[in-house]
Amino acid sequence: MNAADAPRPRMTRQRREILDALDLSEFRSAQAWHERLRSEGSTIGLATVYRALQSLAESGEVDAVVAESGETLYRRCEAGEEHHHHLRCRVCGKAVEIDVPDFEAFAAAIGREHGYGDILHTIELTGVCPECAARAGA
Amino acid sequence: MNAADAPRPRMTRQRREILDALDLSEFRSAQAWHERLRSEGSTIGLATVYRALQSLAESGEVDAVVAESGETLYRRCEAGEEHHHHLRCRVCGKAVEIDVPDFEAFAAAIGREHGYGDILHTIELTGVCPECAARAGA
DNA sequence: CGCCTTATCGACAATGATTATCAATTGCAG
DNA sequence: CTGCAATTGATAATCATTGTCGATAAGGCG
Ligand SMILES: [Zn+2]
Ligand SMILES: [Zn+2]
Ligand SMILES: [Zn+2]
Ligand SMILES: [Zn+2]
Repeated sequence: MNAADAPRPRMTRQRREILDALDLSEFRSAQAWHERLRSEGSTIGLATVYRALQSLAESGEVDAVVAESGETLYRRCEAGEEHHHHLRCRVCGKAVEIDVPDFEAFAAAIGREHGYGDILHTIELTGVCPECAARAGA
Repeated sequence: MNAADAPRPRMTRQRREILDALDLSEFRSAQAWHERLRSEGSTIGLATVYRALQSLAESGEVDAVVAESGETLYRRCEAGEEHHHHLRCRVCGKAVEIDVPDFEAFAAAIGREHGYGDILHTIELTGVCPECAARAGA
C-alpha cells in the first residue's frame, strides 16, 4: 500500500552488533542470540534483541520461523529479497535454503478453488543434518 | 516401534464433552475450546482440556497446527488417518483439508540431496474465507 | 453389586517466552 | 553544539502452557 513505510531505524551500537552476529547461518531463538552476544562481551539487553530481530524480520532482512515448540527462530536471510523456504536441522539449527518449484502458483490455485483470498503459506522442512546424525549414531 | 503403545484412555465425562465439542469444524486454541465448554455449562478444568487435546493430537484424532502467534490450534480431523494439510481462514478459523500431491516424495528427495535424514515437513495455507472477506469488505 | 487400584480431574502455582514500562541514553537533524 | 525523539535496558507484566497434588471416579475383579 505505502512504500514510504520504513522510517529507517537509527544505526546504534546494539543494532550493529546484532547485524554482525547474524552472520552465522543458523536458526536461533532471540534468547539464544542474546546469550551469544553477551558471551562475546556485549552488554546488549534482551528486550533490544527481541525488538531488533522483529524489526529485521518485518523488513525481510532476516528469516523467522516458528518452531513446533512455539518459539520463534531467526537467522540472516541469504537472498536479500526473493521468497524461499528452508530445510533446517532440528538438532543444531543449521539450515539450507531450498526452493519449492511451482508451489507459489499451487497455493494461489488452491485458495481460489475454495474461495479463499489473501493466501499466505508456510513450508518448513526439518531433519537431522549429517554431522548431527553421525554424532547421534555414535 | 511398538504397536501396543496406546493404553486406551478412560472414558470420562470430561473426555466425552471434549470429543462432542470438537464436532465443530473450526481451529481453536485449547483456551478457546475450554471457554466454549464452560459457556455450554461444563465445569471442565483448563488443564484437562490441554491434556485431552494433546493426547488426541498425538493419537491423530485431532489436527494441531501452530499459528504464527505461537499458540497451538486444534480441531477434529476429518480424514481419520491419512496425512494431509489445511487451508485455514485467519479470521474465523474455518478450514478445509487439502492434499499436496507428491509432496511427501519431494520432501524426502530434498532431504537426501542435502544429506539430511528423518525429514518432517510443515505446510499450512492461511487466507480469508468468502464470508469473512465479505464482512470485511462491507 | 461393592471394592480397590490407579488414571484422571481441577484449582492453583510455576514456568518460559515474549511484551510492556519508563527513566536514562544517545543518534542525528538543524 | 543543541535539543529532542528514537532507542536502550533493567524490570515488571502478560500469556500460553505445564507441573503439583489431594480429591475423584473409571473399570477390572470377586
Ligand atoms: Zn545438525
Ligand atoms: Zn513460498
Ligand atoms: Zn485434518
Ligand atoms: Zn473466515
